Amino acid sequence: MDIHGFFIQQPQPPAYYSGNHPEDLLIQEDSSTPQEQKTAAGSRPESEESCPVCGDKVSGYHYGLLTCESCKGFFKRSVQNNKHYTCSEQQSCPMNLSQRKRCPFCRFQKCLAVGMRKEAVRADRMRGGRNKFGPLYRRDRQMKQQKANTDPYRIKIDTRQTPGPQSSNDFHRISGPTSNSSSSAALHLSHIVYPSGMEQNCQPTTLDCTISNHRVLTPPSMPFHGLCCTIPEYSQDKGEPSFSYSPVPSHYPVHSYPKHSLTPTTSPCCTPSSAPAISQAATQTSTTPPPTTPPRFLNQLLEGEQDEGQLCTKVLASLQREQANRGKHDCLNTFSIMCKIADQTLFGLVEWARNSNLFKELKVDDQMVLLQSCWSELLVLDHLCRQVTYGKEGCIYLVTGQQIEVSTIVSQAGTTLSSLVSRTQDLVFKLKALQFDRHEFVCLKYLVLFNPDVKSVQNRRQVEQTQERVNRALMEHTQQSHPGHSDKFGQLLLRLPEVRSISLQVEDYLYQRHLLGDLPCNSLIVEMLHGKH
DNA sequence: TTAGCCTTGAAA
DNA sequence: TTTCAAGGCTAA
Repeated sequence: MDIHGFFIQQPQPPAYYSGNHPEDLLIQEDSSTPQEQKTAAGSRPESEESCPVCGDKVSGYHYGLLTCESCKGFFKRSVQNNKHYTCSEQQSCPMNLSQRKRCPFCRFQKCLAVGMRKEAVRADRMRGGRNKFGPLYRRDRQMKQQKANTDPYRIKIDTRQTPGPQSSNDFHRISGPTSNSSSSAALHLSHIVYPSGMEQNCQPTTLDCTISNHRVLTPPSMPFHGLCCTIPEYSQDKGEPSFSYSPVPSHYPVHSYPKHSLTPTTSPCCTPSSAPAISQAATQTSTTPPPTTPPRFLNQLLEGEQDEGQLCTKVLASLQREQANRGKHDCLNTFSIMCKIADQTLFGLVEWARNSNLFKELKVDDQMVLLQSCWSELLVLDHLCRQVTYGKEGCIYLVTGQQIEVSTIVSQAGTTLSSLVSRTQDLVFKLKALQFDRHEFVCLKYLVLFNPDVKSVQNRRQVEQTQERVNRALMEHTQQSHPGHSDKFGQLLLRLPEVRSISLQVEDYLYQRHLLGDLPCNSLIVEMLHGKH
């Protein structure tokens, strides 16, 4: 798949892109009900399933996945009429058959979170025909059939390169409705993809555990509590720490967040729409002046931001689907997992850009060259923002919600990777000191994206004007939000060369690994690397 | 505004 | 020709 194809074929995602694929639901569904086993093996699978949004009976595939008729209609109305709902509660209203009408905001957020696709609502309102998801729906059915014919309870997620004691062949036993997950280390996959806490009140499940003498940090209320990453051994061949998922017994001691100024009040995956929570958390510091009303333009930029929870869900689903496709004796290694995560993040960033109204105004050719030019910078910025917002000191916070200790990585990784991690952590430290917030992060992303200096940009003036507009917005925001810190704007801009430098090093590193055959061949990152080399 | 049923029409 | 996922209609 090339980037051009991504543009032309949009919104149909590539086959391996996890973004709200119907296949994602395979993981989300309660695969253990006798009903489904019966129906999946025989009649139409959707006839007995429940809507992932409200639990009502599904009526078929709608906008990307199996939903009920009412959620189909609700989603259609919301998208067609460009509705903007607000939640009068905490944006975590329960969503079920009886309460789905109470809060359209949370209902719509849940629609998006489970994978309903706005793109499937036709802008031209044309009736009839099949949509572009047809093949995916068909594959979804096939996979359901396949799943029903094989053991529907097991999925292997162990990813380490070298077999370790006990866990090298760990399976995540997917519990049936009546099984006790805590006592049997069982993990319900629906909790991985969509946290049950979103359906009820969001009660954080705090976890902290140590496995095989290696620190494992899992923040509270992740959607995959029960999964955590371990760094139990060192992959000698590649100079990288190995990484695996393991079930976490529920009786491990509680791990709590430090009182860090940017620690979110709720985890990203716990809130149906995490963006406001992130934004709020990122600005709620003890030294932050009273919040000012950000200008409308800046808010518009912020509106297009990706939902961290959704991204997390997509990445996890993608990893699991990848592993499921590989079978139990062919596990993803650490580097491949990281590449997959980066690849999914990159897809998210491309989607973010493409959905941006400012970006849409550009010609497709210009869009492509701009993205081709800055993709790695966007990835680095995205990583930085995640660290500033959620990261604990001394840890790297992955989009999957897991944390890895920097010291472990640096001590086990090769020179280049260690250097990259160290440089990035230095930058995180500087940005935290600057009280970097989400508005500023969005602005920096736009400044990087709208780079008029990129060769072969046709409408350079337009790119330049947008960059200047964002630049002004950033300056005004920093002046308003930090009136006592007159140089914050300049300080932020000064970080961009370092971002650029890190991103180039990332590209070089990835390209070297690609030449060694380490990168998954069917990835957007590889396409981007080829575009530059 | 919701949600169930109807109509449509491209793909299989 | 059949299927089925779109959009439309309308009673509640």
